[in-house]
Amino acid sequence: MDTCDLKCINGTKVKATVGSLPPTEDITHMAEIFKALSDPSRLKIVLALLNREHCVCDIAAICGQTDSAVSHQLRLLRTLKIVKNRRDGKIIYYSIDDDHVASLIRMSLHHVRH
Amino acid sequence: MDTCDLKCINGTKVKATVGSLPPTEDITHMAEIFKALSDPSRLKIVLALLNREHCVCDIAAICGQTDSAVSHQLRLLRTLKIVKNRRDGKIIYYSIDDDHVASLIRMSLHHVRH
DNA sequence: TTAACATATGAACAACTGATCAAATGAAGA
DNA sequence: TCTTCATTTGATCAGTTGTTCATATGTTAA
Repeated sequence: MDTCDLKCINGTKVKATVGSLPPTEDITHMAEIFKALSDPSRLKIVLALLNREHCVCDIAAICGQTDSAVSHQLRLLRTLKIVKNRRDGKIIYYSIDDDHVASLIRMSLHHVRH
Repeated sequence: MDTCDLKCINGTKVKATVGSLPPTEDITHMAEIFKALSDPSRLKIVLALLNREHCVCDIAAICGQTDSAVSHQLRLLRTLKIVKNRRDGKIIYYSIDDDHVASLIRMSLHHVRH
């Protein structure tokens, strides 16, 4: 089933590259991870947790955001299994849950600094 | 200058992590790159170009998008220096310009597949 | 139990994003 | 020149996103 018989410059090249693409679900999942890191304030939260675990209000202080805003972002990051949390009395500590994401960020950090 | 004398659980931890954070401009730049890869259709374009260079209408065929939509996305990717282009007569070939981004994507691809 | 505190939640809204369509370039051949 | 084709551009618009505010949980200590 060819969708591009009419306009395509080079059907052979097209087919080869189509064959080289990862499955759609993989692309979707990759995009999800990248999206989670695409907001500066959310990325800052993750970078902070890369240093060590922190409670919500400390993260808020570190990032200069509201407790509420941080809580919302943490929920998103937890849904994506990028961070996890543990409770200690009243306080809930968040930390990085996904080593892959951690090394992904470290790599991009290294690249940004050249 | 402390913004969190009142609520902070642990000022020492907070200061240590603040000190560990990369400069704001680095965080911003990282977020920009991640944002560029955070849209599935845009990520698909980059993945296609990871295989080889392609002209705009071939990319459109590969990704199942309009020429126009692809052109818009390519402009964004070019602005961020993720892709570059070369002209050959009427046809404009796009390819990956940033090796860092390429290895970033390959790494995340590897991780998604475990 | 009540008060105080840490965190979570839901609604609301402005800002942003990506797709679409029509129209404009700009290069090659007739 | 004129026509065709590949690509770009600008406007528009629906859908999404991140923040804010008010309120609700849930835990601890009194």
